[in-house]
Amino acid sequence: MDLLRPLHRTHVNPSTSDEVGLLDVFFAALADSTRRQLIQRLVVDGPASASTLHDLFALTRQAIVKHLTVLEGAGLVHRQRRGREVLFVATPEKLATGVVWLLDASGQWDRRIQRLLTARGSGSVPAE
Amino acid sequence: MDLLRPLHRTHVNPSTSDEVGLLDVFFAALADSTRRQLIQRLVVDGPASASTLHDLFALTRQAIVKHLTVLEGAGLVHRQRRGREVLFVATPEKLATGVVWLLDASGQWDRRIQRLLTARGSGSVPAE
DNA sequence: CCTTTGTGCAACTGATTAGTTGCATGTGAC
DNA sequence: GTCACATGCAACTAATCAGTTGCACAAAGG
Repeated sequence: MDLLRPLHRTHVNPSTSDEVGLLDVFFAALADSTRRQLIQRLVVDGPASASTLHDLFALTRQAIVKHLTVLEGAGLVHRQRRGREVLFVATPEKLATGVVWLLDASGQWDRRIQRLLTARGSGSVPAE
Repeated sequence: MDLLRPLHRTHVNPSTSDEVGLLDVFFAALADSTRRQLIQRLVVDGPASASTLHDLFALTRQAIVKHLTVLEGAGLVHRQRRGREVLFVATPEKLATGVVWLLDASGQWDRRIQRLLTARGSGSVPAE
């Protein structure tokens, strides 16, 4: 029944049907502890292959690959060949997508926050 | 409600097994377009019953109730009886949980942001 | 060459989920 | 009391997902 109606005036974002799918995959990707750990691992220690990561979790390599593929689908990770192996690289900037939605939905979105998010490199972990 | 616990001594959060489950349900709850719309609806227009909401989405009342129950499980909504009907009330403060994790994982957590998040009421949508 | 190591693909199982339908219970209004 | 409406409970289907196993292929390295 005509789901995306006016839905409000000032605040909540208009959510084009593209964004709907994007947010679905995005949040679904994060709704798993293993995947969240994978992201953190890749952010902190840098790129790694599925085989390498497989040793760190009590899971099959295939399971790890599947998780990484999900993360890739959400844009949180991408592949990069090195010789005969495939390294997975985190793209933590994508996490800002979720921050924006959450803050907006909670009525806390604020130009100051936007400035904070875009100002810093938004990539690597700050030294301290 | 103690959303902002220690939560970030070095950087990547320690994720106690409690938090693991919490984040699982939290992100899973948001990984559905209908549920996100429900939250927005409740935040913007205030409490509503499942029967009322049922008309706005092309779904059965039972389906709506299930979605709201999921949101309730994630702490994003709670029930409140009024006469013979049950109103669902959004608790958007909970959304800060996700913001914290996302910023922390992306290496963007910052005391300034914390101040921004805790400073304002973090509840209802500001009048304008 | 052959062995090793890392990857890719496919099929299978078990569990969970969205959504439905049908019916029962409760409660306010008259 | 009785009617109407709102909620609660349960069972069912279809689809998706996590994780596994088995095997095939590709590329280094001796």
